[in-house]
Amino acid sequence: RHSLKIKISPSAQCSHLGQYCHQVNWSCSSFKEGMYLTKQHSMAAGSEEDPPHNEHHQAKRARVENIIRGMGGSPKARPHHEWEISGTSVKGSREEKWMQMSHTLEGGCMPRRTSSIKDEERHSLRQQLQNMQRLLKHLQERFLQIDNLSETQQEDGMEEVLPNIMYCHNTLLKKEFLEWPDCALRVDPDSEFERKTRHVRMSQKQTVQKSNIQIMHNKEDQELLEVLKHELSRAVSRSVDLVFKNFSSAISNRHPRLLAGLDCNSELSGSPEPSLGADVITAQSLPLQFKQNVPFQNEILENLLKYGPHDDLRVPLQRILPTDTSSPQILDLPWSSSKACSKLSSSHIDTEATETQPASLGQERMEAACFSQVKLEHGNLQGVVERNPYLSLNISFKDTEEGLTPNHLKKAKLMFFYTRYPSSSVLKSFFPDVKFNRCITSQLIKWFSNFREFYYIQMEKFARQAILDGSGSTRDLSVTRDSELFRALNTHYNKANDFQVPERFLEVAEVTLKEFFNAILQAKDKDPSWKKAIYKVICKLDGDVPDYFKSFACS
DNA sequence: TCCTATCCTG
DNA sequence: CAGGATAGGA
Repeated sequence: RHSLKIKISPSAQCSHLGQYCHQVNWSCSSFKEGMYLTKQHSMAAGSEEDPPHNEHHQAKRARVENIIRGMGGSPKARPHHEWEISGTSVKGSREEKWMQMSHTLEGGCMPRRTSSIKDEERHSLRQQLQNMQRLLKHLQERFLQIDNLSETQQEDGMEEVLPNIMYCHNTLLKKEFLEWPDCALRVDPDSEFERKTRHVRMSQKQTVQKSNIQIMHNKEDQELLEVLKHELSRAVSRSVDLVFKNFSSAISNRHPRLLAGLDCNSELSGSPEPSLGADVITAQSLPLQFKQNVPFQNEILENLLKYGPHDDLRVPLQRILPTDTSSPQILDLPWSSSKACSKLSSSHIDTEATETQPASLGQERMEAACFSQVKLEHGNLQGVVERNPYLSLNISFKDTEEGLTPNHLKKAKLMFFYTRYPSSSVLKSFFPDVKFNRCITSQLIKWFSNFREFYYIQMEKFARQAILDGSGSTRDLSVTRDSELFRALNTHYNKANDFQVPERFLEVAEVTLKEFFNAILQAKDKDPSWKKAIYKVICKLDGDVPDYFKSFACS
């Protein structure tokens, strides 16, 4: 199809709002939603009678395409994010995918959801689509306006006569958007906008240049370019505001607890100054006054990364949590580019897992659930950044946590199910949000020492009990999830019982019990250091701690 | 001397 | 679980 294509490439420098657009794919998606609808609309209206385009016409069109493409600058930076607003011969498959996704989001294939949820989701999505449609229409009208003016006031310049168009509530955003990754907008070739644009192009006398980085020679082209830039900036910032608004509504309605900690998060940031500049997002238009603090905003960010653009937080857990422990971070979320598999906020777990389906949770989900108390903070945010190469935040993070928290302790206890003797390097790598120093390291080591102590005391106790009970052989001994011994251990290390203890731990526990049993039976306990031999055996049974423990930052 | 582990105590 | 004492290895 013949269409006007606008390509925009990314920038290293991000404005704050721009970062959100970068990071939070919903903004792109929302934009797509609007464009997609518009495209559908225009196709329905005009696909039957596409006028034949002669060579001259096509050449003109190609030129403008190149001009617009030239706005983007370096093509190097493109390949990662290819936004396709609508399909073309090149991106046809993407359009299909997008259409399928739209269809899905429209409510077609969500067997797990209730009809009311679907309706709500559908309604929300439709609202966004309609808003985007309006935005596009508005955009096109602007172009027409400009075009008309350009015919009469070419010498005056656009900025004087169209101050409104030049308006952008966030100049950084404007810059950011202009340098966004590939963003292809397709406009109906038969629209008035397109006809007018064609008219502008026809007034050009310069030859077509095929380079993507084409220098503007013609004033009209430059004007058109400027107008496109500013209008696109506005459209995107409005779409961002819109989606943010929807999202904030969703959060405040469904997850009031998530918002409850806003003020204390401000305290946590340790600075009266918002880490994101004042030009981030003006909360006017928003039902919720966003506090401009990193933790909360990035909680939103992370939620968005996890849940997608349709502001529905009630995504079934299996879509969030790793299904493959070996690569828990690679998730096939419906909107593809999200790679976030991060800690879970308490709201999600509480509503999705522990309350609604506690018995049916698989191991991985339970493992994730164990971190239900985790709140997104500085350390976690860094994790988010690391997991998402698109995020090049210039937010100044506060340093990592100064001390160990109860959640760190909880995490350490769970790690004990895998390793009884973690090296300090393991500890460092599994507590990336902890600022290690001598004291902290010692404390962590002490924790594991205490864990071992309890573990071995239990083992000795149950081994002696077994002997007293008349067990004559280790064949009578076993450790299962029903064992009293296991229950004692589980209560100690996994008090909330929201973690599926790995089978391997049961095996190690059984070996340990048998070691104690045999040693006592053989009266080795008369030697003051009789346990050392057992420790030596047990320390060799350490396993690797799953990598996803690294991902779950504690605070 | 430093670090780590264990034991003991509260 | 933390603090102190103690022991052993580097």
